[in-house]
Amino acid sequence: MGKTRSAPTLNDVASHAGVSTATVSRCLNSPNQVVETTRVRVLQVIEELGYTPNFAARVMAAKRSFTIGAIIPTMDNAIFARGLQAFQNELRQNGYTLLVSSSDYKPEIEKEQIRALVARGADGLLLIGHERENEIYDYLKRHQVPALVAWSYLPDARQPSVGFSNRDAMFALAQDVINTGHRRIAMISGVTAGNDRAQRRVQGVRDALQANGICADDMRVIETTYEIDSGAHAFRDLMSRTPRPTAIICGNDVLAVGALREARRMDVSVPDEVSITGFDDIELAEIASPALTTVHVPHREMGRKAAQELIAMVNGTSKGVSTCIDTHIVYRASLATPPNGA
Amino acid sequence: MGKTRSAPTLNDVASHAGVSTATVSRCLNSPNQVVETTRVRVLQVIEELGYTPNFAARVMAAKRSFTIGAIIPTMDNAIFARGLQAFQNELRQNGYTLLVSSSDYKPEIEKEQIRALVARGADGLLLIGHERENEIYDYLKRHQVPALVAWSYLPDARQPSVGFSNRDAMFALAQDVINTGHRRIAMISGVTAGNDRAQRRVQGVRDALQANGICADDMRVIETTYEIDSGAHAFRDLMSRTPRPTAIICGNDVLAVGALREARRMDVSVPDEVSITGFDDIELAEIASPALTTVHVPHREMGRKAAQELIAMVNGTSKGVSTCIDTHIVYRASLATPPNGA
DNA sequence: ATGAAAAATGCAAGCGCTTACATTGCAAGA
DNA sequence: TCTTGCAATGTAAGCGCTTGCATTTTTCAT
Repeated sequence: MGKTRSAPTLNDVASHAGVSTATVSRCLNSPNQVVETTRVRVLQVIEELGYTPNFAARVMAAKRSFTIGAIIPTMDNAIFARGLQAFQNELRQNGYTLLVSSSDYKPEIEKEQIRALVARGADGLLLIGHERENEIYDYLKRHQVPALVAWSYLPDARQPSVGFSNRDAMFALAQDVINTGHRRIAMISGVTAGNDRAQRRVQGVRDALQANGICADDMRVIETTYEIDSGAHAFRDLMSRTPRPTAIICGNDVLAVGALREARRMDVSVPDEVSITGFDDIELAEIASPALTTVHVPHREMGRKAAQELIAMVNGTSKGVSTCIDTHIVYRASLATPPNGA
Repeated sequence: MGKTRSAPTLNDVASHAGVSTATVSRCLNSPNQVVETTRVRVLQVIEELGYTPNFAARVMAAKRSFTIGAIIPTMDNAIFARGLQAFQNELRQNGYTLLVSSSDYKPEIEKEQIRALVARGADGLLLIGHERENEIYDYLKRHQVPALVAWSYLPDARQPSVGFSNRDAMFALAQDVINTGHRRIAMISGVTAGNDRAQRRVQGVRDALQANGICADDMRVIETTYEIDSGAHAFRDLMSRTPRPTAIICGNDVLAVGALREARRMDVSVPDEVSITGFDDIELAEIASPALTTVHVPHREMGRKAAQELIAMVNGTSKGVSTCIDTHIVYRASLATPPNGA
């Protein structure tokens, strides 16, 4: 072990095995091009030396990295975890490696991460949501790196996407809330600036109100970051108004759980005094008490399909086809008819 | 836009600016070595051309990537999210980029990911827990890639670590459970094979029992994966025995939350009939109902310190110093005195 | 003005790998 | 036995960048 001072290179392997570097390279990349006897010998030397190919060199020479990059807004909660895990599994099965970084919902950081990943030779990129500077898309195009958008479905967008209609999903949920009897509806939304998913979710609620003859302009909407504390804070804010809303639709489960927590602290009963809904159906939604009525997003399916499509794009098999995933509403205890006389 | 068919290189910039590639390179890497007038001109050309340095090439030439890799067991729940976020922030502030991948708690995958990250030129690695094949450590040594272990503190281990004593933290919690009056204590642990954190947590409980004259061998321990459903399943199993335990200590919050969920389904009151405790103090712990008594791990602090130490190691400033982070117990509703007559 | 030291820039050798093309070896048909 | 043709291997030219060293330009004390 460790006869040499530093890591062995292709060259070392070649000379130890008495062949040329080309042959060693071929043993690794297209084994059937080299006759068995030499292949065995070479592989043995590789084993002995503990040789691992240098990726940077390989990428540079081959201009192909079998690496896919993904930039997600945050790792801080589970929103993207499940889908990403499925994405990674599918990639692995096809010989790709996933590199993840998070942008903390900041466009500049996202931009920087995109560049970092491209510069690192990512063959393709998974991006969350459509909205970002055109410059970025130009950059990607220039570098000929295909990008697929997930967590959103917009058939006419510049980039192909695999996701769901945030607007329609939220519309359906809001319709249900209305059907349950609610009229005074408020909303706790994620920050909409630079976040098309959040924007469309708000739009979905607005459209549903409108469609039911409720004036959407009156709806109180609080925008805040996707954190439990933020949701809690927004809830208190909303409930301090008179008249109180009878239902609060939250931009995602994290916000809803925050609202739930604050309700408990304020001793406001859910759903007796106020109904609360979420979005995503992450584990939290079922654990929360009362459990959350929410929009179920098939994250694993989305992750898997995104991987398949992106691989096809990287291979040149596909020019980028958008896919819409169906969501559905999960009914749990947090939604009920509004209190009497409300 | 897009005059050239493909991405511009250093060479393109150099010729457009009428300087040598060396000068362009220096503009980027050590700006003070080049006089302002040329620097401005070069930067302008870079801007015009939309040039981004090719990372693979840079890594290869400089043998330094300013990239740190981290392999975590899972992204599927929040256990590692917070600490990792802090880790990344600290890295960013020091000009490093973080690359993350997850091993799904599988040693072979972890090994593969380690190689992938090293081959990609990671300057340093963050690993979770100490236990892994020596071969991996040899490989890392050979490639001269410093590695720091987190989420565990073991001063005498081969690798330096920044973390906490899983054994001591769990010992303290178990002691509290005992002080609260419990004698029939059971445990739901994560899979201990290849997971030293899980092993030591079990050990902590055993030691506490022993220290209080309770026979540790009698303790029922169920090992299972760190998933909510697994925790639920284990809980049902444990509660089907006679006599039932009065307290169930869980290997982490995820398992505890699963137990809580199952308790609700089985209509077993927590903490009246049985107390449940967790470990980690992730958001889930506070949201759960009843809220979890658990061991609070200062994840952010750990992440930050790990980043600082790892950077120092990469710079050669430090040979690798281990740091122990203090944990403390957070008392919430899920722990109470055992039922009368128990 | 002048030479020496300092500052700015250029030259060119790699970094470790892939791959087009050239060469060699060998089986098999003539 | 001698081509012919293909399979196996070797040769060497990059891939885009950094950096030690050489060269040119500037600065400044004399």
